[in-house]
Amino acid sequence: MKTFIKTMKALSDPNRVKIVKMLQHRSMCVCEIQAALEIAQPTASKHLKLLEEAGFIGFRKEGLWVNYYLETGAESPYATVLQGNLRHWLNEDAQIQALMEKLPAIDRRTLCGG
Amino acid sequence: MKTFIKTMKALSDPNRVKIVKMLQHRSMCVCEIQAALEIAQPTASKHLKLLEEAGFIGFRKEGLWVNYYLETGAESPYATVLQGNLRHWLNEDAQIQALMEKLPAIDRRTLCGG
DNA sequence: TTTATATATTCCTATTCAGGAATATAGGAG
DNA sequence: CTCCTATATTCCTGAATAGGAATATATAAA
Repeated sequence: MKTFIKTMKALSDPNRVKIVKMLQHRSMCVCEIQAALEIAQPTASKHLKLLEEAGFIGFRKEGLWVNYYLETGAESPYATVLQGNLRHWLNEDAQIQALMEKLPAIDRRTLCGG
Repeated sequence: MKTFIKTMKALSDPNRVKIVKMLQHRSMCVCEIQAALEIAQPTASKHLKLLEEAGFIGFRKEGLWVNYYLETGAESPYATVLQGNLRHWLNEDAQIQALMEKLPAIDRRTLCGG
């Protein structure tokens, strides 16, 4: 039950849903996610931590950057199923579409270590 | 997005998850749900309202009783899919199993208008 | 070492939310 | 009508949560 609730809560925030949708397209570092969502850096970090604890995402450190990616393995059965649903859910949503349109312009080299 | 978030939040509380699981077995009135979850009557009413607004459940008034039932139609596509998942999710959960075991003894005639 | 930078953590604030007591509403029974 | 009962709503309290500023940590460069 606890795991299930944690999974549901992870997807109970629009910014976290957006992060999952973005990571379904490509891996991103924190500063890219921060820029895409137009939120403060600590806010981005905390959302990412929550998603990671719920089994949705993982990360790899690459120098100063921390690259977050979609967790594909069966870390959490609930997360796995919901990720599958999110592949087709919300694709028509205005916020998601606007986000996806500006995603190509989001590049860590422009944002941080340019 | 708003609809999706509402759906996720509806399942972000253990008592609401339990209500959905119970209603998957049979329809219940408020006093039965209150007794099964051992919560106050206003608490039960508020959980039911949230689940109803998220499209998970519906209700029919039958005299003084209000009978809540699982919404089977496509009220909400998200709710429909999650209800399907919940058919097999959490069946091994200790809390859910304990709840299901005491469910047969919960009867509105014993609880209210006996 | 010192400096710079990307990220994580701490701390605080405002909002949300679960819980229940008290109250209001609705629909019988008499 | 009055009384009773099942449910809904209001009101309040305490806990959880999203947000960001300030700070700490970690890693690279000089």
